[in-house]
Amino acid sequence: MSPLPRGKAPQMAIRRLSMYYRTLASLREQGVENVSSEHLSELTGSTAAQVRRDLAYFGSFGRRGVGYEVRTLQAHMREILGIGQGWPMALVGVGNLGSALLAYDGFPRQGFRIVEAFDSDPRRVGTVVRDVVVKPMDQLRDTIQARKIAMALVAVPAKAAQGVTQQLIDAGVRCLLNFAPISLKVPPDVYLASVDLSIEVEYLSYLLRESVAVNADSGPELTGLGNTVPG
Amino acid sequence: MSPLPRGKAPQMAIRRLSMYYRTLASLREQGVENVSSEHLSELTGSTAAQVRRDLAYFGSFGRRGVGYEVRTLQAHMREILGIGQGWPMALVGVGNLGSALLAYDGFPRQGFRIVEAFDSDPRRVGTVVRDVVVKPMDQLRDTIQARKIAMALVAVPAKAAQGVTQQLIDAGVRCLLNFAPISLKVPPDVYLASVDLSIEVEYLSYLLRESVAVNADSGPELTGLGNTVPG
DNA sequence: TTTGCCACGTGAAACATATCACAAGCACTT
DNA sequence: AAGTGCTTGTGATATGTTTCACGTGGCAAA
Ligand SMILES: NC(=O)c1ccc[n+]([C@@H]2O[C@H](COP(=O)([O-])OP(=O)(O)OC[C@H]3O[C@@H](n4cnc5c(N)ncnc54)[C@H](O)[C@@H]3O)[C@@H](O)[C@H]2O)c1
Ligand SMILES: NC(=O)c1ccc[n+]([C@@H]2O[C@H](COP(=O)([O-])OP(=O)(O)OC[C@H]3O[C@@H](n4cnc5c(N)ncnc54)[C@H](O)[C@@H]3O)[C@@H](O)[C@H]2O)c1
Repeated sequence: MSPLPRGKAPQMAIRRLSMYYRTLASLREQGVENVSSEHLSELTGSTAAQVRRDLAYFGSFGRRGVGYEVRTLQAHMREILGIGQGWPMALVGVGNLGSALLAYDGFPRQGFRIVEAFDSDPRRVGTVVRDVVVKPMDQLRDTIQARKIAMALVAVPAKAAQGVTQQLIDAGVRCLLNFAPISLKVPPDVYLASVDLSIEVEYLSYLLRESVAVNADSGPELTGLGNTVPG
Repeated sequence: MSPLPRGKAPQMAIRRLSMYYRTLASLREQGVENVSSEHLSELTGSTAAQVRRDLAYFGSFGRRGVGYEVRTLQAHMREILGIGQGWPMALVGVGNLGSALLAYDGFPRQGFRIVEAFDSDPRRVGTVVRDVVVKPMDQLRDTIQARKIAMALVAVPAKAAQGVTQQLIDAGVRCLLNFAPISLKVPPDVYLASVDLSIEVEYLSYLLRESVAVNADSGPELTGLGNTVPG
């Protein structure tokens, strides 16, 4: 019961669950009560078989011949993803990006909230952004331990990112979302996700260049590999 | 130049090339002239075999028994990824995130530049952010066509994102980097990448919850999967 | 030249993920 | 009660990616 009953799901399946979750929330707002794997796949850009397989990693939530009840399937997704626990998050680096992250309403909407922010710049410290007071770095450890914060966002310059990461880990943070363009080193019991815009943009650049090369070189065939799955 | 001679590379291999590229740039700044697949793998968090395989999709750039010359390998990465063409980019949505993106120095450093910005809010239009004048949406099509812009960043609210995307595609844009939490629909000849913070954060949340479940395997942990929480 | 060592490049094996195809199950009708 | 139509859940299959292991070529020193 407690731990995810079936075989371990691929990373990409988990990410798709997030999309299903959000789509289900949207459907519910529209008053839709039932949805099929076919319908869900159209809304999320997946395939029906993929949707069913993704869900099957965690249980069987539908009824044959009918589909899935939006309400209960959403509840299951929330449970699996750990949403609704209202995870408190810490932010380090309240610059251009950090300020935008503090203003991002997508976090609270999904049950996550930035409750503490830190910066090394004395001019930033003490300022209030979105009801959050920016604290100096020397308060990071105690604050995070006191509030039992397990998740943190790193939005400092690349050269400062590894140091900040170590401070966060020492303070007890278990999950990191890094925005600095650098590959952070973390111990195996700390989970790391990165948002790296250079990688995204250069991947698009590659695809564009490739499609030009293919079109110019041989056949008129354009690369059918259209969409990039988020990740 | 090189018409990508070998079999097609996995998506993830391309993304790793971006990391290799950035690492090589860093090595070069440090005056390092040669690097082995082993060394490169340590710096990027990959494996030596993975590095060699990734590179092998595009050619053989090293010398056996020696390794790779940093300078030339970097040049090859730049060629493959299409960096250095100085791709001009357009930004739509100059809000919290859009303003941060305009200020992001990682783009110009990697050879990409936001040269045009658009917003539907009359109060934003006309303002200047980082030498870029914010233009109204009705100038989007002509501006993008005139400047032959092929890549665009979408930083508008989710409900406006699909409409903006269509306008961009109609104007001739071939590559889109989307920040709105929604799965955009694009034709197969348009390339799409997405940065979706909810997916990242929920993935971390999943890992954290999973690790807790595993560690507390015997315990009568709360979370029962059958427990449907009303939203 | 020969010897010894090194690290690349690459087939082949192992592993992971996605897709197919259909039996099983449910709702509804007759 | 049996029939019809529909959709799930899942073995089996196909496809894709990573890892292994070693032949190959290259450098340096004796
Ligand atoms: N601006 C963007 O849109 C954007 C997009 C993607 C990634 N990033 C990355 O995010 C990071 C921040 O970008 P930004 O544009 O907000 O830069 P910024 O310079 O505006 O902000 C960085 C902030 O970090 C603080 N800081 C610096 N060193 C610190 C330290 N050791 N400890 C704590 N705080 C420290 C600075 O005082 C500053 O407030 C960079 O790594 C950047 O590459 C930025
Ligand atoms: N703020 C963040 O840190 C953050 C992070 C990740 C993703 N996002 C996403 O990025 C998008 C923008 O976020 P934000 O925080 O900057 O919001 P914001 O409200 O500050 O900015 C949105 C901007 O888009 C403009 N806009 C609205 N409709 C438009 C239209 N039809 N055409 C052109 N412009 C239009 C608005 O005038 C505004 O300037 C949202 O989808 C958000 O979910 C934001």
